[in-house]
Amino acid sequence: MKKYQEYKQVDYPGIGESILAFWKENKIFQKSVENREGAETFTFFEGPPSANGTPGIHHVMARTLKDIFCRYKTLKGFQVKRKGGWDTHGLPVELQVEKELGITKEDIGKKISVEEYNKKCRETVMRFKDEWDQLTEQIGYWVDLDDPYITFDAKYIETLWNLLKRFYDKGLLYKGYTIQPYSPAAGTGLSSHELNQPGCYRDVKDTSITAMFKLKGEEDTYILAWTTTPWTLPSNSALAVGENLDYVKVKTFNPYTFQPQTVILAKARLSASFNPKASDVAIEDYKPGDKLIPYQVLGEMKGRDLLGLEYEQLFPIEGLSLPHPAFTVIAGDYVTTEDGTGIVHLAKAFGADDFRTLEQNGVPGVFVKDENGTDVPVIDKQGKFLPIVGKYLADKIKEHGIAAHKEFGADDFYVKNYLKEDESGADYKTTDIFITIILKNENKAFKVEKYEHSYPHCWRTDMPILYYPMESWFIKTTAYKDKLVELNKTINWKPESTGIGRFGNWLENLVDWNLSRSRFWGTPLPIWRTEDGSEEKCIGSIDELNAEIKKSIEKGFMTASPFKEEVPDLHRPYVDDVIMVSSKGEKMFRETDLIDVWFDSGAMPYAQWHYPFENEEIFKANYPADYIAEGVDQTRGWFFTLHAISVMLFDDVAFKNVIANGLVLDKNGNKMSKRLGNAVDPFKTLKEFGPDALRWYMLSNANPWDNLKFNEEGVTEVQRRFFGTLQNTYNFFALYANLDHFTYDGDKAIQADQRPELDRWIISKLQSLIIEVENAMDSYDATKATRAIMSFTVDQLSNWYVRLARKRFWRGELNADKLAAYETLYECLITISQLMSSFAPFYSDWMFRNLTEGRREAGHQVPESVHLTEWINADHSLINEDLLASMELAQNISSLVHSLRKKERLKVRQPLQKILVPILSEKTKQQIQHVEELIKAEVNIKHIEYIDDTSGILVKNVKPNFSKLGKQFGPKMKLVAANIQKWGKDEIAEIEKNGAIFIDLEGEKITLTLEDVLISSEDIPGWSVASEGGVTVALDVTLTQELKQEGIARDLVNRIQNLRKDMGLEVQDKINIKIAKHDELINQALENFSSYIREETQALSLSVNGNIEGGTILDMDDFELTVKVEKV
RNA sequence: GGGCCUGUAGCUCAGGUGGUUAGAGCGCUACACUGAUAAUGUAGAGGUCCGUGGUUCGAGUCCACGCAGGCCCA
Repeated sequence: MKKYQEYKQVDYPGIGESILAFWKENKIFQKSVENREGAETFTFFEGPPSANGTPGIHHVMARTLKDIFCRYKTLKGFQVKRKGGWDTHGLPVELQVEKELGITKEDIGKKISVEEYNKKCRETVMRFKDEWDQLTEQIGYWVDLDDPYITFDAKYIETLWNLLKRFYDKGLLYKGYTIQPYSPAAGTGLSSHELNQPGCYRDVKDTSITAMFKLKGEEDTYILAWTTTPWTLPSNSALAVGENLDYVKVKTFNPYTFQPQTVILAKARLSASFNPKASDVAIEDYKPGDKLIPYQVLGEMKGRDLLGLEYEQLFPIEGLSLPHPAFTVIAGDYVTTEDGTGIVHLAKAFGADDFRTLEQNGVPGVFVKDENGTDVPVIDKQGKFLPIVGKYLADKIKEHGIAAHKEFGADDFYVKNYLKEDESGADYKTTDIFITIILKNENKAFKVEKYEHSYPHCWRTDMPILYYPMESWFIKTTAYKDKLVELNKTINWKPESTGIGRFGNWLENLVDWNLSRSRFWGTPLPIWRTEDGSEEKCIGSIDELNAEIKKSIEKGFMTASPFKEEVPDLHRPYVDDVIMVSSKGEKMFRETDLIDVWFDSGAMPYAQWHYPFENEEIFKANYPADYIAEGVDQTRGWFFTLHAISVMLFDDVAFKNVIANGLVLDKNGNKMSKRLGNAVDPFKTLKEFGPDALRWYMLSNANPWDNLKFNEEGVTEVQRRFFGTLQNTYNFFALYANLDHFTYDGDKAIQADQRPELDRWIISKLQSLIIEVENAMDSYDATKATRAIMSFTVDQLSNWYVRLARKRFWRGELNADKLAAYETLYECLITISQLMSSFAPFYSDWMFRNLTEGRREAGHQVPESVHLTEWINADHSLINEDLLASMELAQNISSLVHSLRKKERLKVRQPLQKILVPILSEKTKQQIQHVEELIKAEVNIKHIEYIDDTSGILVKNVKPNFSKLGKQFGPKMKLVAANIQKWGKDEIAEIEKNGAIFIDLEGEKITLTLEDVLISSEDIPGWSVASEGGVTVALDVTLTQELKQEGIARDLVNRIQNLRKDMGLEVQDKINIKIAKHDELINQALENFSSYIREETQALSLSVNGNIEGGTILDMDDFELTVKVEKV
């Protein structure tokens, strides 16, 4: 019976399937975790994917990356629990449901109840769970799929509420404003996602105005600020300049009132604001009404010189005046001179930048109190000016006698034409136009014109959006900025730049975390308020909630609890039905917001265990994470929310090591998209290549943090080059081990130091490889690890060790040398199977099991899977640096000889007498002598001759050692180099003899030592020479009769082997050979090398006859030979 | 507009702290091997190291400014 299974053909996808079945049947994953009970914990957090879409090829990348370090750490002896998880809330789910039901957000609560809607969301979100599970299994991502955390789960939400309450109790959860895109026509806020829908940004022509803000305390001096939204001007409360930009003060005339005036604007905007033709016109020559308005620059200043200047309110409306520092000049870091005047008008309520800048500078905005006493902007949610402004505008229209298409009262001024009035009437005017006319008349407009620009529109109503202040709940992350920054520095980021750059900079410019989402399917904000906002309650558990409900029922606000089940559904609409009782006995209603889904996922370290309600021990043992991995696009998403919650509530990092992987692009570097049809189907790819080659390709081709240009040809290459070579090597081993009935037994194996040189060398290499892989994996560098394994397997093991040791496997009986070869190759293979098991979990297990099956059947204790083994630590004592250096020389010299043979057209089968190797040090000579036999066999030469100075034929070259001399001589380097390059053999001899030499450098005497130069030998006169990496080889190309005969013998062996093969003989079959007589040289060759030929071809006899019946004519290149081979 | 990443052979990628002939694999060409054989090996050709300036005796490497592609954020 064969102990080692041999395979003609390998079916990689098949291996994936059969090993997967084996894992399932024998619970290998569970065992790999249970095995390590009591061992040190290595904690991994799964960033939850959303299962409402099908998985793509990039998920293979992300999940492989997660998997490999967990597997590696398991081998290293850690217990690695991996709880799976699902992200279930959020806008994409809602949008998908709306699309399928053919409804919009407005229909919720009308055409469909919130209850039904959320039910639909809950069904939809797990729609592709099966596909996800399938992919996860098929690619070998080991994660606990049976007991995952699910973010819509009531227990999960309970933890979220608990965390939110902790924030609340610390005073870190507060209600404030944020400026958001808002659609007055639809009466709803819009997400950036919605704004990015195609067709939302449209080119529109708006009335733009450069308004004049009169400086206080100066005669007719104005600051110019440009805006495309004149309706925001009544809300102006400050002007922003760029501190480092250049500004000018210009004397000119108003084009509408013709009055003389002085204006301030950015120097760079001068030519755009004034007609250059007017630059020649003298100020004095201007007459009111002239088309060409002269201007004269009076002075120049920096933006920072303008800071603090006060100006008069543009619309001095009663009730809208503001205290200092309103109506002053402040600095804005985003101010440019690309358009406008280089000075930006700020209206706190209608621009996110405006809001932020004013807030930072402590400048109040223009607001009025509503009936509840809260501040509201002067435009209502329908997009209409409040009467306080409307009355002012209506009065001005009368005062200035402006013709209008209708009578305007105080309550008639809509911005952006939200009434959808017919605009074609002769006197039709928008609110913007009224505002500009009033300003023109009042000498407050410098320029008014139509301006075409891109402006976002509501995708439902097609109407332009407003940026409008919306009430929102925030987590005060800014209060912990320093701590967040500080603890981030303790995290090991891969790549580092994402941590210090992308993430670090983001933390430096932190703003408070806006938690609010005005939606339906998500975690409800657990805050109840009285109607006047005077009292609030934040609920932190289901028990608290029930207690409040009980109180409410007693008070009579509620008749019954909306929660029938013991574990209630904490979603809308049920929580909205809860009315609580304030301390004063008033009704309290829930704030209708949901929270940001990123809070859901960022809270998974706690919520996945339902901490602190349950599992405190498990939580503490599994926090913080040793390792997480996710796409780089999560930097401001999951990575941030994990970090923020952990630092702010638990004063610790949430993760210690993190890989932020890049995107998977198509082979041309374009983003994959289902729409464009360039997306790669992971299931199809798996079916074609199996999981191992796919994983290996993704990890080894490029660093995971760089974008991967996914190319199937790359997978093919990995499969052929790495897996194919490894498979061949295994098969080679299996073939001969079975013939020899060899079974590996570690206890009885020959001691490594007793084995032949070649064996000790590959063992040396193998130990170095283990260390290399360990180092790479310990620093989370999978690419390095896979490349090292690949290089060892292909270049060292297969291409060198097996090739050179080949004959040892098939010649003679099972002696010590042969045994050592088997044992060595076996040890290499089994070690590779373990080293590669993290990356190629299926194939490696398959090979491991093939290698160990015999032992298992013989009753030995061998783990049933490579994933249940203990890491084989490197044995440093087996690393022989000298031997490694020797073998490298052997490889180099062989390569050089091959190159020379090629040049001289002498094939390797033709033996040659000798090579010459110039020797510059005794050590090198010894190192080469060590591997002399190998070299001679590999390149088919008889002798290696070492030549040194005494031979008289060695020609040495000398080169400056730049790196050493450069530091010493710096600028004189060129002179020194020139001097050294002129040296002849006398100077070289002198420095070699004395260890130093004096040279004259433009009159200056300097000393150079042996270390300052590099001496090499690259030439032997009269010989064919090749040189590389400091080694030089010369080839003796003389062919003696004897050599020619041997060459013929070898050629003949080769031809007979082919014949044997054509005849279909087995390796061990014996033959008889008859050869027809030929000329003397050939007869001699046959005679002299008869035994050699017989041995090589397994021939019992070799006879040379005059004539042969039915022989085969062999083409021997230079001649032909008739031969008859017969099976014995 | 800002932050970050990437740019080296036809393709995919290596190239600690600057050092004088810039490497590998694939592909291509030629050859070898034929007892690992639908495998394998060797050699060769192939380079404006994205561009422009700068620092330096010396730059693929350091600095500045650009260009192209990508991601995230405004």
